[in-house]
Amino acid sequence: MAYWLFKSEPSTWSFEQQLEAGAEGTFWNGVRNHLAKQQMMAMQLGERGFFYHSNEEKAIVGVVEVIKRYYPDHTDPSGKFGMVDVRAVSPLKRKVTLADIKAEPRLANMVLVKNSRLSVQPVTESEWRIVMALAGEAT
DNA sequence: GCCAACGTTGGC
DNA sequence: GCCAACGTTGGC
Repeated sequence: MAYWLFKSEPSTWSFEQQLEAGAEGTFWNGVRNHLAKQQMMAMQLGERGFFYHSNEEKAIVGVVEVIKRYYPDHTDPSGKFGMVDVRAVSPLKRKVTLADIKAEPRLANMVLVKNSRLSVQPVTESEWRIVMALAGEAT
């Protein structure tokens, strides 16, 4: 069971909108980066990821679940990229900001810190637990 | 196949 | 709003 992090600008697609999409979820389209694509190709049904708001907020705000495995992204004219479907699981009790993450030495190797530009990232199990603890959530 | 130029992203 | 980091493009 692997863990992930999905990054989005809230002005483009926010966790609130993801919540409104409900149990059916939505497709995570628009990824045009091969490293991010590789992450999505590795995702299995039921795996969970953090939902991170970049730019304006810079915080992990919620948890999503993969509900459809990698398939072609119809919005990609080149046909090279695909996407997965995700649904919102729940918002975090407490948002975990980028500053919180940088202040936690055990999270110094998170991809979010090391390569903040990658839009879909892998998260290790220990990173997942630490962030969930910071958010006041049980794991 | 190299690399300079350019565009985009995202933290500050 | 600036700029560093990174990915992509295109000329050679």
